Amino acid sequence: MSESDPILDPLNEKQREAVTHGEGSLLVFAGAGSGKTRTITHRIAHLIRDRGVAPYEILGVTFTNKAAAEMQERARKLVGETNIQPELRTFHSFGVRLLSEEVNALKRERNFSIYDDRDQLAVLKECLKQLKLDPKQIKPRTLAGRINYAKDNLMYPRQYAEEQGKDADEQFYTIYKTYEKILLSNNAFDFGDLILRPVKLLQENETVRNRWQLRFQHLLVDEFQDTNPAQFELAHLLAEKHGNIVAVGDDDQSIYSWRGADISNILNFEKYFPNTKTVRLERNYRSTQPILEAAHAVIKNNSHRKDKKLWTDKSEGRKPEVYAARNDYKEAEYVLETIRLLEKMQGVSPGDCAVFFRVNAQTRVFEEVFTRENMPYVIVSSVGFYERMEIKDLLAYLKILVNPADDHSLSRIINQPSRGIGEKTEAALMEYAAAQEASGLEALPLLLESGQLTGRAHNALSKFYQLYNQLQEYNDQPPLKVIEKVLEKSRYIEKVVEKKDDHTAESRLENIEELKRVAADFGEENPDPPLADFVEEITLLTDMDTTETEATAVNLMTLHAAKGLEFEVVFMAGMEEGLLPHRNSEFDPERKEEERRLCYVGFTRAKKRLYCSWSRKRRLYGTERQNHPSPFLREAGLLDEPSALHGVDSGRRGRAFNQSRKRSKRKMKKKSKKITTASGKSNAGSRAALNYEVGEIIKHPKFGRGKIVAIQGSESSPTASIKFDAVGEKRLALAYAHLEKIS
DNA sequence: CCGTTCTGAGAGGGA
DNA sequence: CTCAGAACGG
Repeated sequence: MSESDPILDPLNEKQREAVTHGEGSLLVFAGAGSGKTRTITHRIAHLIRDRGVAPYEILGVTFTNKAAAEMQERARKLVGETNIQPELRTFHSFGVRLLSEEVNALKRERNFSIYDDRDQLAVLKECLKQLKLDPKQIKPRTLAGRINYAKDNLMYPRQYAEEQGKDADEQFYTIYKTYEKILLSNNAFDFGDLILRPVKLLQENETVRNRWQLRFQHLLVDEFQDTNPAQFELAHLLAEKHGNIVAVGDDDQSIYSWRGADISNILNFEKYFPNTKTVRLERNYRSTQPILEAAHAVIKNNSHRKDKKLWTDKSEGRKPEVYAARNDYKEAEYVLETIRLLEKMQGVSPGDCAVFFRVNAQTRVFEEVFTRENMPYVIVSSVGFYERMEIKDLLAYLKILVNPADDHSLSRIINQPSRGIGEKTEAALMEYAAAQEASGLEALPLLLESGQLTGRAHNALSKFYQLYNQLQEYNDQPPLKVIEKVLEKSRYIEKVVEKKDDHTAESRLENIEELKRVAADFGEENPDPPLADFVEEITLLTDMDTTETEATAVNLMTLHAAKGLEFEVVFMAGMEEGLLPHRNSEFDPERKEEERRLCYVGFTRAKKRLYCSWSRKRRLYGTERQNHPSPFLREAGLLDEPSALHGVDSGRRGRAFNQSRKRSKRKMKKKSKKITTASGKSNAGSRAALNYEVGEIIKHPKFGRGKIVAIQGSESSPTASIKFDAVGEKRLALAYAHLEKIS
């Protein structure tokens, strides 16, 4: 072996043990900051270089595209440039790949659409409509939860019905079946399908199973603690023949049970894969000793965990601080002031700091305070980029170009931007399509020819059909080009700009630009990029992939979003009983353990300093409530000292912040209300309604007698607020309200 | 058909 | 308190 080996030398003893493991199953408990990614990538490099494994025989599976890309990148550096790289994918993208290659064995066309959870909700609403059920009594959200649960646990409708037994679930069974039928007719899969279907296929079809079991001789699964039963089974099936599976994860960081993740997948791994070798990476390269101590003091209270303890040789460092704020504003001000202080005294940049929350709602106060005090911040992963209305609209356009059977995407944009195709017209089209057993787009020209339409509907639909045909011509162009054509031909941008309600139009345009940029990047990376691939990639992108932390601004994020990241300075905000642990987990010991893991994840993100804060009072859900400190603070050994030192709002702290706190400066929603009185009207001639004055008594055909209390609106369409004797105050457009003067 | 106002439910995390 | 969907006016 050469003197300096880039693959094996940088590893510690335990890491090397994992990396050089031979055949058979291996379980790696990789604690926070223990060099997990390094271990995985070096193992891949080692397999290729030293064990004669071909890159294409290696499959690595992760949860986010970002993690997959990072591994790809790092592995490439170690192995050197080769034409063939190992397959490093997310679970979902692997599922898509398998499904597209095996599409012949499925009831789908190759160009299937992928529905995310919002699409799923829309489909479920459609189900309820078809079955004539009331969405108020049966909530689509609940249904989505049950369907996802069923799919995560590998159950089709029938199996779910059997599993649950009882006739009580008859209704759900029917809905689930209908839902599946709609997906089928739209040539679409939902997220759950992307795992469930490959598993079923591998289980039921021997040829397919053999093919995939032979193809990948080595399987590595990252974040194994986050796998759900279906994902576990997928990994199990792929590794069944050769048994070469490496599962990497940390049970202490399992925080996705609500999404179906099953911590017992990692805890019981050895049961499913006999003769598993287990390696624990406990050496931490990230945090100081006092931080690790606090973290361990918390996590050791969990009963369902593998015993392990992180250690470091960085023995120096400060004990984490606790601050009890009088209210949530004081809490934000404390964080802000601490950051300012660190900046001044220690040269810490705001970008090195992160504030973690349990719930998104907490960010609001911080935004308000940070904005007021000019502290730069970014919210990491708030509302998903790809969930934005305009992005979903544009994607829907692309989806119908790729997959004309996609009625759901069609219905999303058939009148977006509005082009005179209303509910009725759309319903007529879909009915006609159903009668023809065709998709909406297939039925569209037939309906136009059938002569069944009224002039207006015919006109609107035929215009849309023209649009669709025009766009279809660009189908094989690069995605960026297609998007530009969609925007141009549909006049989407104009419509966005037209309704210039405050700043939303601006941010929409930005989002559209962002999507175009993504499309441009995609085009550069893929020389001849099929539109379908672009659509697939975007659909499978996650928030974690699109949002970046910021080097120059304080990073605000939820604890869930924090996993996998690290910061010099970490603030844990809202360390209160009821918030962390969240009150929904109060009565469930398992879920309470997960809250503890969340706390642990937060603590272990900190490299140098950790600050915890809580608020005695907090306005949440509209009401102000009193709080107690989180029990985790006590467990961490951070509450022991006399409260005089830590617990009291010293008053000195908030010096600069004592000015009156204005909550109202959010969104200036007021559209400058011009009070225009009737006397000011000169062009009133054409409009009979305009010569009214405030104070006049009038009569309305429906509401009866009323008094005009204000007149507002633009000159061309004035409106009046009228206080009616019978129905109270209403606002009516003077041009249309059939008012009669009676005074 | 479209836009605004009103109402009622929901507020945990996110691929 | 806030947002989504319903209801309603024009």
